[in-house]
Amino acid sequence: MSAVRTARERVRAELIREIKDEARRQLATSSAGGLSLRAVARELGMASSALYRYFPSRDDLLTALIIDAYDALGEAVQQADAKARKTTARARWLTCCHTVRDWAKAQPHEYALIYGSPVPGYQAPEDTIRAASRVPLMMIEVLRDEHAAGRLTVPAGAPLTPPLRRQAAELGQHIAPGLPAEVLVAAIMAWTQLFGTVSFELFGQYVGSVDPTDEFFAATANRMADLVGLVA
Amino acid sequence: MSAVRTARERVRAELIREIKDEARRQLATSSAGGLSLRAVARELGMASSALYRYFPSRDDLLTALIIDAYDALGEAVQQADAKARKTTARARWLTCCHTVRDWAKAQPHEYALIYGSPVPGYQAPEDTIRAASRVPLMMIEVLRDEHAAGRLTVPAGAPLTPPLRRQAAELGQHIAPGLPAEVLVAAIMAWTQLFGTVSFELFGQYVGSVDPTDEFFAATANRMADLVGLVA
DNA sequence: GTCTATAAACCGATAGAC
DNA sequence: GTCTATCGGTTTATAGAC
Repeated sequence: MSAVRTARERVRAELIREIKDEARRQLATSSAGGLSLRAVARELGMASSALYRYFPSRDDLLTALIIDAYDALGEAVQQADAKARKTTARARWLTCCHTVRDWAKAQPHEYALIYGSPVPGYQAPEDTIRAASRVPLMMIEVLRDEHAAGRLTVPAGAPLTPPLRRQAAELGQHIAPGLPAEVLVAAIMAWTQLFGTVSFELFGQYVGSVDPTDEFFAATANRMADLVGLVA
Repeated sequence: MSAVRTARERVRAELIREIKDEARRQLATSSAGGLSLRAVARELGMASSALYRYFPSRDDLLTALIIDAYDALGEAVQQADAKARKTTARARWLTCCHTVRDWAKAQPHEYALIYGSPVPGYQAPEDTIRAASRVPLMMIEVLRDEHAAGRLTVPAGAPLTPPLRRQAAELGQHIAPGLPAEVLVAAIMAWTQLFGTVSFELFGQYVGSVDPTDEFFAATANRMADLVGLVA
């Protein structure tokens, strides 16, 4: 029980990393549902049965990949935001948006793993939900900072219906105390639109119409910044 | 070469329908990538080899399912819009949005087939793109009617960048002559947001935050109507 | 057009030797 | 912890009889 990691533990961690790396590589050609422990083992030169020491089942490997992907995206966004921290809130917001898109385009299969169709029969454990919330919480944080500084203009437009206001207020208590319900709702719309746009681009819905997508994406990110009340 | 369909042709069409129906049923448990001709044949009490008379390969069956799904959604939206035709353009717009969501929730697996992650190794033929454009063209039509009647308020907000304006103008020439570029860009954003919201709901991203999603979806649809310049 | 039979793979998961 | 061997399935696709 020493604080120093034993050699055994190190080699185990290393092998877990290799297994996940190879599995990630295979996601490119097989999609989540077709991920095969056996193929991973083959590629690693191991017996398939040996993998079960590291991942009790295929779904456990899948869970690890999903959490890793959410974390990698969250980390990318967080680091980009840290660099942009000294600029304006709007610049931070736009940075988040573009970082999400860039990350997704660089790792399209990992993106599809977490934002694509759910894997049939796979039940996501609680941990994945926590990992998934990292990016939206990041975006909320930008708005909260700005609101606290009194620089956020509460979005205009139609007022919230009472049920939606209640729902938003309750959610806000947990994740963004003090943020007006209007802002929170607008933020969720923007979060949705961000990933909707990235998914449409990656999944081919823009082929033949919004192609290339760079200018359109930039315009969308700007529009969303307006929508959530970040001044230009 | 008679105009009357022979009995042979009728029975063939019927069988094609049965094969697709069974394949659709299986999409619920297997996802597109795992769709199996053999399993379909087994369920239909046929030899797997017999299916090859109707679909030369698994991908051809997949293509048929994808086109059918786009068509079914397009048909649902078109019919709903036809009923709403006598009301306001805004009502027509909201009808389209809610019809898309309702259809998706009623056939989640078919929705995932067309708007989820692409199937690895599957190359969508040209026909699917045509089928896919039915819903967006429908939404554009509502805006074009309203614009032609002089009732559309061109969206405010930041002006388009020159490259985006050029890109939109070129696209508009093909699909919506006469519609201002600002409206077209806003419409594409709204189209994206519509499907982004539906996908987030169906793929589980709102679990634990925007749950239930009805009120939020209605608010999103309204917001989008504002965005594209449809008066309240 | 449908069948049987077959080729040539593949899979997750487990038992038990070392 | 890794191996071999195995269970009990699965698949796409083709050949050839009827």
